[in-house]
Amino acid sequence: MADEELGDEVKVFRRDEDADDDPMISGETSEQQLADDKKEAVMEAELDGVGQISSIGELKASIKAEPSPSFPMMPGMIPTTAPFSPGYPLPYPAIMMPLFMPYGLRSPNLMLNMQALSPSFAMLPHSPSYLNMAMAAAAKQQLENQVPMHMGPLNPLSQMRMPPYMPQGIVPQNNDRRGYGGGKVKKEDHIKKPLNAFMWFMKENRKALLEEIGNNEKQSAELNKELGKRWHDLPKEEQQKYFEMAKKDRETHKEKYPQWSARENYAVNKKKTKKRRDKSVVLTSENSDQKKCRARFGVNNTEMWCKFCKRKKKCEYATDRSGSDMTDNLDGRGTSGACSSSSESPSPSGNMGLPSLAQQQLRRTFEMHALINNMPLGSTSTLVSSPQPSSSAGRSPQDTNVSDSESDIDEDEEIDPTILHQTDVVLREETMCTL
DNA sequence: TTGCCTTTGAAGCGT
DNA sequence: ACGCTTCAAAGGCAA
Repeated sequence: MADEELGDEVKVFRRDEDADDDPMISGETSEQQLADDKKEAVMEAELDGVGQISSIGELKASIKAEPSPSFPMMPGMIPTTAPFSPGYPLPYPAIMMPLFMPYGLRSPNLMLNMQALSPSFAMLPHSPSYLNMAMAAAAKQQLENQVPMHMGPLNPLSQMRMPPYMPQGIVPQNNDRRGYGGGKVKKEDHIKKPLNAFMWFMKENRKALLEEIGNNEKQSAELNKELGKRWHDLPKEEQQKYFEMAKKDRETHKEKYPQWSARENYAVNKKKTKKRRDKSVVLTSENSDQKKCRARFGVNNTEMWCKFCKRKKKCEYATDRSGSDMTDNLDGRGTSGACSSSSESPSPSGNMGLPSLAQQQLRRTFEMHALINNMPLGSTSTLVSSPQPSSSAGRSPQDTNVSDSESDIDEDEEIDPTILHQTDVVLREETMCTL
């Protein structure tokens, strides 16, 4: 039986690779082939969606509500809990799923739906159950040898590595072969990070908190805020319990996927990341605009504009002061919150030649003084940093110029005590936030 | 359909 | 070593 199925398996792979081009394949007109094609067509129709075939749609709707009890749950198909999770169901059957399963098939929901959709599905060569049986030996071998998920099983006949199984009926219609050879990888299709202690805490307490609050309409984000507070209030011993859960999860995760790195998931939410960065860029740009004399003093107060703005040139303030967030604090419109730890805030640590907090405050004092007295920032403009790269982690080498130019401060310049007091209020707030 | 929000912690990466 | 960024869960909401 096993040999027969595995032979079939090889045929499926071959057809997937070059079904249309291979004359040997296209020349096959055996009855078995026709029967297989029919099965594939049926399954494709079932998978392709509800609206296309009404009976299938109705079937899907009815079965979704109550999965077919007659469908035999094959051993190793969908475990209710994963062995490595400390008593908690995992969102994916990480252990029991054959490692060489295509990403599109690893979703337990998809597999359950596929089974529920059609009882005959389980009997098709493409069915996960069928695959589990047919490729059990290869899966076992792959599990034991820790073959990476993106690699296919070892062909028991040729002893050559096969591509990950990608049956024709499962391939996305847009040729988007997720998880194999590029393409968009769905969130649920990749190996997820093990949960940290707080995540386990949230998982355990979210429902209880919801019931406790008795407000199911409460936004998840707000709920998480509350959970964050409770996490802080949690005794160390209680927290330790979750830290151990997280540790255990990490260890098991590492055992199961020794080659996996968190880096692999970085591209999964690439869009989101890009948007966030774009947002930050936009904010910076907005703030920069606000610092222009036109926006700062108004169109009618051209006498207050810097000489460059008066000549309709690039604003001196906007170009030179982009590294400072002082005005954001002044008008109460922080770039990303007054106490934000974003990259746009000055780093409290004085490493990499950055000015100390006190030095930065002093610099801002001078800037403030010049600003309020409508003084050109000729001397102070050299004190401030270059615009920061919006997306880089850490600081650019340009920032070291800040400390280099500290000596440019005119220490003999007198500062109005009243102005100093005003700035002190601002700086105190900043300091509190920074600390 | 997809990203955002919001939390904390772990991991990766750049300096 | 340090700081920044991303992702993990959750589900309502907005675009």
